[in-house]
Amino acid sequence: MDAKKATKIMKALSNQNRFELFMEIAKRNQSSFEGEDCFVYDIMDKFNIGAPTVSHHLKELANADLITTERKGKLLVAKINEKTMSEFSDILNIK
Amino acid sequence: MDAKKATKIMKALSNQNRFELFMEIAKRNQSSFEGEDCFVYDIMDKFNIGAPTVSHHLKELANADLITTERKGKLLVAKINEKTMSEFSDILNIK
DNA sequence: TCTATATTTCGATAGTTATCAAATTTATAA
DNA sequence: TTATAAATTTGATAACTATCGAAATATAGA
Repeated sequence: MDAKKATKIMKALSNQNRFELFMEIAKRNQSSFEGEDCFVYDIMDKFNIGAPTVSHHLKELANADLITTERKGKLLVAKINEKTMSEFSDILNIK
Repeated sequence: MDAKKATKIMKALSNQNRFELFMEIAKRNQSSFEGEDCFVYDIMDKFNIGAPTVSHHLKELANADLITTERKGKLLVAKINEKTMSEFSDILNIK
């Protein structure tokens, strides 16, 4: 991962609402929630921002390859992109 | 480390020039440079930005507690704040 | 088809930021 | 003290962004 990619990720996580959205998705992608999809609809009301803003934030996260999204009927499912997270950890020398 | 602190760090690292400044300081804080101070003056010309902008960026990094700076005569020495890096690593440890 | 609901797109705005040139400050040395 | 050099501050500007309301779109079900 080069500096440009890394800074794109940082920028995507530099807004507090967007960061918390990401962390909530990450939480629901963990083993304790195993097998359960993270529906955006279910986490929306944890945040004090409107649907257009959430939509915008998810797009930014996806654009930085931090998450992927998939529609299931009316609902949107969000997943963490583990590969990006792994590469991102590496560049920061996180041990 | 809470979300607010984490996003402040991400924001500080979300600009490419600032990120590369940080990485250069980190590199010169590593064991291969052991004992040698990282003088800002010595890394300035690696970057295509003026002194006022470098000064601004260093202040942002220091403000996010990512580095500390110390004047030595005319020159400025920059050091990585290991404590912040450690806490920052922890919060990103998703699994 | 029509309706209800979840999400997205559009257009606008207030606030933030990266950058520079000019001026200033700090420190060394002549 | 004067000169030189490194760094900072100030003031300005262009570009970007988070957010919203309104309108549009997509999907499921009646």
